[in-house]
Amino acid sequence: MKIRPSLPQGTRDFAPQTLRKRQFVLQTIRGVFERYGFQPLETPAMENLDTLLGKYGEEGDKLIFRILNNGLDNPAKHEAAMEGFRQVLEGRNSTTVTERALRYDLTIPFARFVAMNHAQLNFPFKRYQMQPVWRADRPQKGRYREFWQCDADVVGSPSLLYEAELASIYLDAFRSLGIPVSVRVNHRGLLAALAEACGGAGRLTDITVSIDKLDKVGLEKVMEELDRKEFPETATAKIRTYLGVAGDNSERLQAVEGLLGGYEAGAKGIGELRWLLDFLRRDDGTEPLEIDLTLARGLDYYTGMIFEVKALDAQMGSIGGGGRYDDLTGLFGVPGIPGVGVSFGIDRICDVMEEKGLFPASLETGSRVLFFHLGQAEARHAWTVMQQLRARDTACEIYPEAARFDKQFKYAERRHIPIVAFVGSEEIAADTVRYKDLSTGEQRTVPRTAFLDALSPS
RNA sequence: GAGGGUGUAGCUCAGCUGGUUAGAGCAUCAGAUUGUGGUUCUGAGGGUCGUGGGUUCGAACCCCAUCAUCCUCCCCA
Repeated sequence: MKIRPSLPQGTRDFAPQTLRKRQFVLQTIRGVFERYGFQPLETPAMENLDTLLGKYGEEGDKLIFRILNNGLDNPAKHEAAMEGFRQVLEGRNSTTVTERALRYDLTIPFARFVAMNHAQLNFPFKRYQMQPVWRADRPQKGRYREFWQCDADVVGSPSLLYEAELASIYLDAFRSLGIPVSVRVNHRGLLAALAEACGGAGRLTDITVSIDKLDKVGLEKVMEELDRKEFPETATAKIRTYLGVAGDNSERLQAVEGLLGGYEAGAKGIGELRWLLDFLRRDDGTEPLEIDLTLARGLDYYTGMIFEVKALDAQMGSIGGGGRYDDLTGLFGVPGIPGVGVSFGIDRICDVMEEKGLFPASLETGSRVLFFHLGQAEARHAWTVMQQLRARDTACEIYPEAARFDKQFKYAERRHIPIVAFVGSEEIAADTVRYKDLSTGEQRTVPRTAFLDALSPS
């Protein structure tokens, strides 16, 4: 029987060329995080299931990858295991069967970390984290079961200065990567006030889920959905007005103020949005953020400002999102630590950059020099020169056998190695190296030391 | 969880209303060319047509099942 190796659904291998691109993205973002004074943190791939359950809403729980406990086949534990499986089949959770699960995002593990270490941390604590997360979603375009997030969060301060910093991080990072984006912002307070105005703070989720679809399905479909959810006429009328708000940022805020300014949550939201836009206004008067009143964000724990980043002119969902949460560590028994954070979706960012050809061509280079193999004795001399070059931080390699020249040339070409070097009997005798620039075809023979100088990083 | 598309050589794909021995380009290997490539030419190797059933004189093609993958909805990065 022929074995067919395969990968779990929604996961990928990353070949060298792909990984170079991913690392380029990661390094760029890491650089921005570091410049804003964030410090690195890593947490385990798996968490206790209890740590994750109930943090991402009902749908979220279903998407958590659970890990089967070891030792279930132990005869002494059969009865307990059977009982545990029975509970699982009923849709409940049982630590007898699964007590661990794969990380679903980076925010909750961070909150768990802060709750465990709050006594040792200096607040405000700024951390960044770049690691894979796993979701049992059905894969499709821009959606994977294993993907990387890069998060920057600040906990321990309610200061809006951090909203300004995190928004700037988005702007800086995407400018460095060369991706044109719109960074959208909204405030949960406005949505809460809207729900209140519609007669039910409890129906906040119903409302936000519907209006979030506005730019996708259009106003009428949204209103139909709200009708189906049996909102009263007065409520849908208010929502229609809210969704109809247009104009530039300040015009939108003014209109919303008339609508929801009377509610405490609404007034707070409007005030904070005004402050942030004013704070980040450029010298020429333009504003880098865009207010999007329909922006809702699914994650339940956001309470204040919320962000989302979309690539312009790209068929891709959001490539980043985040917001403020008042009391994330409260879920772990340590109340009173507010926080705010943003997340970058690395895989989607890479997809967009690939699609639009935004990766620098220079990423394709591995070795800078290939030494031709011209025979046993010559190769030994080439080896010596090569080691001297490596000692000077230049990546280089030698062809493994004295193959035909066209093979050695082709190898260099395919690997995007720009220079090939010849150390043959003539060169050995004169202590020189002959080298050729493959892009120009130009070749020259120079003393060995001159060769080393020419190809060392300046 | 619901719905749709696609599975043919290492890769990208042709293959007509079912008809004899399943093709092309790229890649690989060899030669033209025993120390200067990328062009060209010649030749070679490589496929249980995703898998398992069924219909038929005959199936890559039709039917059923199954697996994989891609896409849409839900939700999200």
